[in-house]
Amino acid sequence: MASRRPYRRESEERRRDDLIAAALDLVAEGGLHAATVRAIADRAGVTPGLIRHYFSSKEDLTRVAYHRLMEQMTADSAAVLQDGPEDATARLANFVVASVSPPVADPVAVGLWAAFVHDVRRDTEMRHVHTTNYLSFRNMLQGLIAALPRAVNDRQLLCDAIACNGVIDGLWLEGSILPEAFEPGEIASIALTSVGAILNVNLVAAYQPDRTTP
Amino acid sequence: MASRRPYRRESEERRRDDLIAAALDLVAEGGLHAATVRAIADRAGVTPGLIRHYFSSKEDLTRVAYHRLMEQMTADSAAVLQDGPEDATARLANFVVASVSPPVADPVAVGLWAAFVHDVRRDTEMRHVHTTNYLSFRNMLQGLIAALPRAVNDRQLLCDAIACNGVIDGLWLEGSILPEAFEPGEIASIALTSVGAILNVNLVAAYQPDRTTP
DNA sequence: TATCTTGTTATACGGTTGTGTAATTCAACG
DNA sequence: CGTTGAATTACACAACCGTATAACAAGATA
Repeated sequence: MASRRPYRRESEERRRDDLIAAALDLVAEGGLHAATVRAIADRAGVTPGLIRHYFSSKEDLTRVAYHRLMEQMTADSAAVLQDGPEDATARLANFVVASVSPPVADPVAVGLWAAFVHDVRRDTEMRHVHTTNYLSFRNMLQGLIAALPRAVNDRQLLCDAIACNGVIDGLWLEGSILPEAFEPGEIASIALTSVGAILNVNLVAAYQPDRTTP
Repeated sequence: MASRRPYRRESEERRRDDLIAAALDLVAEGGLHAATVRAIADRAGVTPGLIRHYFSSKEDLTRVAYHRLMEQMTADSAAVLQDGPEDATARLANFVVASVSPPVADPVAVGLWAAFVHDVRRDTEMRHVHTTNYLSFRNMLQGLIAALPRAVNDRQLLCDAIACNGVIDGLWLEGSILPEAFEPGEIASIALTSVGAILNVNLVAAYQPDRTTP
């Protein structure tokens, strides 16, 4: 006699998006083990069975969710380059600061990212996603460095990109995991100084805070 | 009629050590979800019930295991400073290289470390362990930097330590997760160059490879 | 309004999880 | 050598996991 739960039919894209978002939400809140099939479905407002209708397995959903997360993080970084200054040094400075500031640097984002590290090492497909996004970010950085008014060969340029990427990643990590251990703006300031020192360029002076939101 | 499994009584310390080691082993191999009570006990050569005899809960064991892991990683870093050269610049150079080389930099170690990041954010006690070890490492680094023959104030010294720590952590991370993306020694070389650039010291020239194992 | 497709729910199943409790057997002690 | 205490095993239990399958109903089509 009990009537079935009423529902609405949604587009495949919408449902997949909702399920992926719900999965990432739960991983961010409670770690990988909190993102169970039932919890994900509940968060997305559907019943558990629907997950297997849109994803061949939970592992499939996990992979897709990781893909989505990495896309988002790379897009957040790239967004800074839109509507920025034209001066090459200023562009690099803004990019560096953005990479170690919210929303890119964020405790939740780091927790989310870390949750997948082990799977990245194990799963070929996930490792491919990771490599692609890592190189994408580094190439963005390398492009900005190459545009600087200084003369270096290709070999040196690559080393510079790796080194600067290292500083950024390290500060991103520490600032996100232990935000209370640093004063506001301290990480950004240190990032500018050290990347500038590696490239022998004054990034502190070139940095132009965002003026698009007055 | 079935006889019970024979066993030997061991000291509390030995049993706790075995269980912790087994737990870390399993997390390294298969992620946090692989370290179940039964799997840990099996790996340690005991039955599952024994875990609850030495640890009040599985969460308790997890915390202790994380503590042990961090102690080990810090100890590995500090070990480099034993039996090293006396010259301050050379000591720093050796420390930097060791921090981004095996066994400190290692895919398994990173996977292990990442598995606990989420819990660190959530659990107060684990966050305390993390903070302690992070500051311990950074202070070691700061001590090495302070010994360099150059004049800087305390404020600058702290910033230098944070920055250098950032480079090291970032390169440690990338070199460990994507070891095949770099040539042998490339990460170490870049680490020396960039830390040297930040501190305005020639670390490449000062680096003295270990001569204790000819 | 009647029909059909399929998105969605409902339910069942075997396996696994962490935990609680009682039964054993080891090893030290008198 | 018998006794005793506790380290260890054995077992039970409820909750939860991911998956499979069948029944239903929503909404487009005619």
